[in-house]
Amino acid sequence: MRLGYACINESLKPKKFRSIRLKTIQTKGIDYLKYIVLENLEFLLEVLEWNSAHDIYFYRISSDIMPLITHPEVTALGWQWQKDKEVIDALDKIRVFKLKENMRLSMHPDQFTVLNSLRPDVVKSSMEYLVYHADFLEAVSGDDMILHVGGVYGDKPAAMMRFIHVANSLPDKVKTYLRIENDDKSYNIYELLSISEQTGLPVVFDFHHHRCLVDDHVTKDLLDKIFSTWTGIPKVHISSGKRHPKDRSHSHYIDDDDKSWVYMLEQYDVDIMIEAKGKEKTLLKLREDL
DNA sequence: TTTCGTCAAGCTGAT
DNA sequence: ATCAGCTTGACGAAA
Repeated sequence: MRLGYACINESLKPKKFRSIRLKTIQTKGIDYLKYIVLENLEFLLEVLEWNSAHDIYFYRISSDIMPLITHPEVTALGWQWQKDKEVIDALDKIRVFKLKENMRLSMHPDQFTVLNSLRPDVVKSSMEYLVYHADFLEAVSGDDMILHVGGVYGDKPAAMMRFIHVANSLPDKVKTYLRIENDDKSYNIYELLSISEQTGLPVVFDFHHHRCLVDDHVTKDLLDKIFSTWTGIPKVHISSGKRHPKDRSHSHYIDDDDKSWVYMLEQYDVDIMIEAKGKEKTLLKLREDL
């Protein structure tokens, strides 16, 4: 069982990943974006090395590691990171280290990735964004990317049908990495299992989202069903509410009551992503508490 | 060096 | 109508 955290490493501050504004790329040129990307990849390796030194073998890479990389005005500049020797070399170093350490590397495309949006332009850019994630994961030998279903617009059955249709039409290289997750407002775990049946996409179970939206008892039968959607090692998300258990806003740490989830999972071969404001510090504390 | 308005992007639900 | 929240505050111009 690997415990993981997402994106930000507080211990390495003030060093951090960099982003960039569109205007800056236009002012300073595409080479400046490339410079930021290379810096970020170098720092990613540093984060992974820090993780390994602290026995952490599961990590979510920020989608912003290559900021604005699929923006039309940036792609129009003609730079293809997939074919850039220096970028390939940097990615390759990460891949070699990742494989040597047997790490799990994930990504989580942002909230504006809506495959079943009613706006065709949103669907198109979402698909392009997923291709970027798949290319990146392929380059570093990453494991998966997680997406919410979204796009309800007051008619969930229709939204689910649209999602299934678009998901099934995705390029194979995207499908290889794509996983779907239950959320805290719209799609519960049972709906996710139904979508999984019709798309073949594995389901990531988020315990906190489940509590916010459904709040029934999580049975062994349910976990078995969820994990059977996977061919590889499944993954779940845990987090605690900030002000009360059902608070959708994430707490800094994992509440004592919620540690029971980890014990519940002991009998499975499963990785746990901790979504807490305290990041890697929350992970280290949780591991100590357990 | 610090402050603070702003940053590509969608959608939902609370206020 | 506005805005927090979500995978995540950081960028960068101006003081």
